[in-house]
Amino acid sequence: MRNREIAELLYETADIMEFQQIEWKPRAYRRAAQNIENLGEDIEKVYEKKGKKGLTEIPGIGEAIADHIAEYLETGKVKKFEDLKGKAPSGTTELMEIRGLGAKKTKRLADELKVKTIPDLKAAVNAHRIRRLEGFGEISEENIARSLRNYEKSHSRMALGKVLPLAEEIISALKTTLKTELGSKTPEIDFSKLIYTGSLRRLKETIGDIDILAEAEGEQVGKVMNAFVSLPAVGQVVSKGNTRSSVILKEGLEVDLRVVPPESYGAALQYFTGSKEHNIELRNIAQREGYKLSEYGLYEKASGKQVAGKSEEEVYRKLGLEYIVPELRENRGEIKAAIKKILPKLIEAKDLKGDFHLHTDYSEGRASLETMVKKAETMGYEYIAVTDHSRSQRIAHGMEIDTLKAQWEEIKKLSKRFKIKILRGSEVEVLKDGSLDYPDEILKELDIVVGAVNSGFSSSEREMTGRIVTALENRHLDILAHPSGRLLGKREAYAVNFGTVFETAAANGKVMEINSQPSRLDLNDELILRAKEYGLKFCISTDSHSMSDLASMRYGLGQARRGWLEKEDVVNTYPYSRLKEVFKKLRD
DNA sequence: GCCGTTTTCGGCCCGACTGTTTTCAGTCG
Repeated sequence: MRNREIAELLYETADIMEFQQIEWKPRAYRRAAQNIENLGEDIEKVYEKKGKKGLTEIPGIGEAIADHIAEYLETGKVKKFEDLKGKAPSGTTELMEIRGLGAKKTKRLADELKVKTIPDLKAAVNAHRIRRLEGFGEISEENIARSLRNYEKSHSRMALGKVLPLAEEIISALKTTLKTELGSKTPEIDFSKLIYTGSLRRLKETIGDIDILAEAEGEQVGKVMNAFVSLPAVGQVVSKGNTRSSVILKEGLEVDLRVVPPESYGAALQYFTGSKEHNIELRNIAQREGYKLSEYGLYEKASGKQVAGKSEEEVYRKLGLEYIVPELRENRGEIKAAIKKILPKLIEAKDLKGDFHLHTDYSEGRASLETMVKKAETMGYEYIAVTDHSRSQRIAHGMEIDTLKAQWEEIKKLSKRFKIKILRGSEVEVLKDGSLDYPDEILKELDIVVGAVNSGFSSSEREMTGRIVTALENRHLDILAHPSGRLLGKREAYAVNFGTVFETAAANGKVMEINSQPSRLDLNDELILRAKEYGLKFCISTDSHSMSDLASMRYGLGQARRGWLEKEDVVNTYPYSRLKEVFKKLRD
């Protein structure tokens, strides 16, 4: 799948064009890039099957860009882009990533100060050469210096599992401050409407910044803004106004707060939740229907009268759409489905009845079997599978057969004391040749076999596909754990043909895992969408290594919802009595 | 460069904030 690679190429080209003050084209290139990122199918395959015509069928791609993509796929480069790059000094696109520097200022820095790279910029700041440029000043120079420091600290997106708890802390701290400050005399601020929006609310796997929305009016606005910029976690105040303030946390993450009056709250929540692509589509519909949609509300174009804005539901309803939950708002077909009123009824947290992947201190877990069982029971689960590592995983204290049998004994004892159903499981290594890491007589004694690839990540696509296919054809395997092997921000997915994997899994009735560990989220939303087309079933598992990990279920759940999954698609929503429909050994 | 119930040319989201302006351009989301 080279979609991301091609999208990156187009984004970079757009940056260079922008730097050269070319108008409109950058927007067209970015739109094309975005659509390629969200395509859901392999663009290389599209080109192989339908040629250039197939490419132009993708929204945002016309004759010219289709030619460029075709050239890139055929030859590995695009002549026109190379020429373009030659004209722009290298390093300038990186400069444009510095907050406060756009195409125009970057161009002037390059032309007038010969500043073309990040080190150049640093030198210019230190020598106070920037403040002498017309249109720049002392404050601009200081801001650039700060942005530079922040850029070096963190300019990449952070994992959902890190940002979500952070956002919750900030909101809670903000509420506490406001409660103390406002006392009981001032009119109440509705704290239920102080929430995070943006990609965080859509539960995207990585988050660039935290967006917070609050509802307030009159003199309350200033109080909210003051409380926000004075939070202890704040490192730098970027801007502060009556509707928007922006800060950078001490650890480098940016947080934006927007404050709107009650009549606009729903429209603002909708607007700031995004995604951008979803909103553009929504605005187009509004236009067609004779409305204007902004963060302040939905207005009749002719009269300027507001017809919706208090709640998100109202906005969608007025536009003739079913309400769309945040996780679906990616312009991946949800708007069409909402018009036809055929949106899926997504799986919810309360539907989950168990967890099929957790570790104890028998292998690399940190808590005892009993602790994990106890915790799972208090969470209201009906069943859990204990899945410590198999023997070849020495690094993770993989279990020899004797130890595994000892664990079965303990499970037997605990089963008498706890109501929760404890399943004998194992995260069994899929070995290089595709065989499983325990002999058949052991595998058939296990209630659940979770197969996993934890080694040999650099194998060729053919080898890896063959290895996994062999495992999926093994009658003892039930679930394929973290099917892509990626670690967010650390390790790419291994090379594997997912089409073949999903097809084989479907043919053999295997379940695909959605691993909830914040660093994994594997399958991710895109692969979930693809896998679902093969008719596959899924399980959402935590892969817990400690008691607190059991709570990370919500991250996997978020990806499942982003992948349009309903309760019926996810087998750990089934009551225990139904699991034998899914897992062979529970039937035998 | 793309697109079309505003349709083959002429738009392309638009409002907030900042810094340097003396009325606005650049940037951001």
